[in-house]
Amino acid sequence: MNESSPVRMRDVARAAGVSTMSVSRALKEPASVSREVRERVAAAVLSVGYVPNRLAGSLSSRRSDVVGLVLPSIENSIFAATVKGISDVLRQNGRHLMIADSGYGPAAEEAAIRAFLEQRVAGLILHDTLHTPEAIRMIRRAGIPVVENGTLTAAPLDMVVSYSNREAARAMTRHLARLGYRRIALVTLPAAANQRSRDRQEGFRAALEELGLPADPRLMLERPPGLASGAEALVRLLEDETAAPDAIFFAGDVLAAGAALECARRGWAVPGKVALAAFDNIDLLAQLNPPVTTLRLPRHEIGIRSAEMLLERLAGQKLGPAVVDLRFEIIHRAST
Amino acid sequence: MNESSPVRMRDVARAAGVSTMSVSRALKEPASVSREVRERVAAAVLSVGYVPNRLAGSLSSRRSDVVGLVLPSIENSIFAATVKGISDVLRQNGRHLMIADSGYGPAAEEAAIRAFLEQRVAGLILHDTLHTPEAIRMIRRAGIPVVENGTLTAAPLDMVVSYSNREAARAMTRHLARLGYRRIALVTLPAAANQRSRDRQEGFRAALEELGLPADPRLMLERPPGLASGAEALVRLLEDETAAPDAIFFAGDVLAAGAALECARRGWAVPGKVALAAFDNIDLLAQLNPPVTTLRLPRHEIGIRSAEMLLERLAGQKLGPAVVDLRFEIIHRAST
DNA sequence: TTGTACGCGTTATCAT
DNA sequence: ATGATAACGCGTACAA
Repeated sequence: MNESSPVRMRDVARAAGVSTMSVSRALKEPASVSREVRERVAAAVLSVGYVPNRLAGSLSSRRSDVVGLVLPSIENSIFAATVKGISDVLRQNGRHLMIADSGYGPAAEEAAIRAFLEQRVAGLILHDTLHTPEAIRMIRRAGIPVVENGTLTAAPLDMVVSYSNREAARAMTRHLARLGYRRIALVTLPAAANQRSRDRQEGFRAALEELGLPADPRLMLERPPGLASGAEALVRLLEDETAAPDAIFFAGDVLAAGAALECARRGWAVPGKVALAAFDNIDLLAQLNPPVTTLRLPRHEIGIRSAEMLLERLAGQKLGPAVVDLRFEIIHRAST
Repeated sequence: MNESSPVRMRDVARAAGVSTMSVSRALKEPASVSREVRERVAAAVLSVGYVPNRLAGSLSSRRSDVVGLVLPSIENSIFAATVKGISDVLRQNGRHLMIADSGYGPAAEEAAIRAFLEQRVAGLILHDTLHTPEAIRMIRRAGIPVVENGTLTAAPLDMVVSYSNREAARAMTRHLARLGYRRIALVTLPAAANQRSRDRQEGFRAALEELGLPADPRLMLERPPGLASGAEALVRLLEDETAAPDAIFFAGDVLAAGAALECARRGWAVPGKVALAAFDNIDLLAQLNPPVTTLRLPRHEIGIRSAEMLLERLAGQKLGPAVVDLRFEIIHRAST
């Protein structure tokens, strides 16, 4: 790498025979400058190889074009569609995205949030809705807009864009009951540190109660994410013939796909032996044999709306706390 | 949000009854300051709610703790393991990650690189190995370390950490031949804008030549990513009974899984009717029936080593091999 | 160990 | 339409 002296705006100004302010204006507000200056600055920028220093710019203007995003896990492809939506909207508006993960819980989220605030991001998008008191305090002090994505919380920090995990689980449970299933099992991710799983369990229980179905604790399992995990839950639920469910609702990750593949391996008929339903519309579910009934969640739309709302706030619209429910949809397939 | 006046280091200094330099030192080099000062600063930071301004810090010190990563696509879960590796190493070293995507080709990559350089990132990690001349020029001028990840290129911009796509494709092709297959087909992603696909095609052709097998153009297909795409390629290759392959090597994305699922739907025996091999060790392949032979690529390790090498450079070590080959491994399963 | 003076590269503000 | 000057908030360099 060639270590040469950095090119500053003053170098451009000198080369163009104008002041730094004219350079600044020519770059940011071309209309506020004469054609003459505009052209000479453009030429000078190219000839000296100028790359503006946004650090200095942001420090001076007290504005930033970077948005921070905190995800529970960078690995989980579930978030990919949301990230894509955010990223696209931001790019189209000349903003940039920083991503961190809070895989180790609220404390890690707090660290990520602090790092973003130190970088003076213009706004934050958080997937989780559970935050440490210190994180909340810092965000309020910073006075920047925040969007939460994970679940439709009643008391958002600022804005929420999501769907209701509770209502989605409730709707799918009722759907299964409507199809005639009576012993419905629920498998979720560990709920202890996961509001989304708790919401889904709550929706499931609410539906059972409404339907007058008993809530058998043997039919509610928690499992870590992964295909193998889903297969294991399936076997576990079906091994006790007397208490076996007639339908299993896998409300997390790729658990349902893992169970469907296990059924294929064992030659178990779906839905003959057991019906299967999933929570998220990943491609794989439609390709399985039989294809798996699931929910379509507005993942991409959540990203788009989140970024848009953040941008609206940054543009000066200080409209109060906002809760946007983007809803969901049941995709009925042959597995139920 | 509470819009209050920002807390600066001088406010902390005042509250602690010391100079701003003592605050700065107490925060960055606690050892270089008396216990007395250290404690009073710590207390003052809490009481006034101070969040350091890294923009100002970086501007002044001419150092940054942010690393920029450019991926072809934020959506593609193939990159998740690499991103995770990068992210973890950086976090452990107090650095941060910015991510952008170049989904629209080298021009978009150039835009992403420019944005990162404007933010004065400390270093860059690029997945693609094809860059515009202007991008290369900007990077050289910036004089920052760069790691490329996509394929083991002979002429890296600075450093490469990867495996050889050519050798991996060659090895799998030879593996199939050793198992007795003679009409081996190759399906890749569109190679026009994808160096990795081109490398894989080249490795495939090289293997055929070494093995004395004819290169039948009808047995080389390009398809867009996706499960459905793999299924379609499978059907296309097998529909002409006289020219049908006895093995298909899907060298991209989830194509192989799509084909395997299609075989299951049609009741085609694998490997009886046709053998299937994949390129990447995604979980799904091991769960299919039969499980699919594939390559284990060092995705996570690539992320870790990339970040480590960047950090070494930033620590001043301008030495070390600039080309790191992390190799690959064949995972033989029942599909071949 | 602590403090003072200045500079980092840009933009806001006020002149002209 | 253009320029001079003073911040922006912190770290470097040097002095005490």
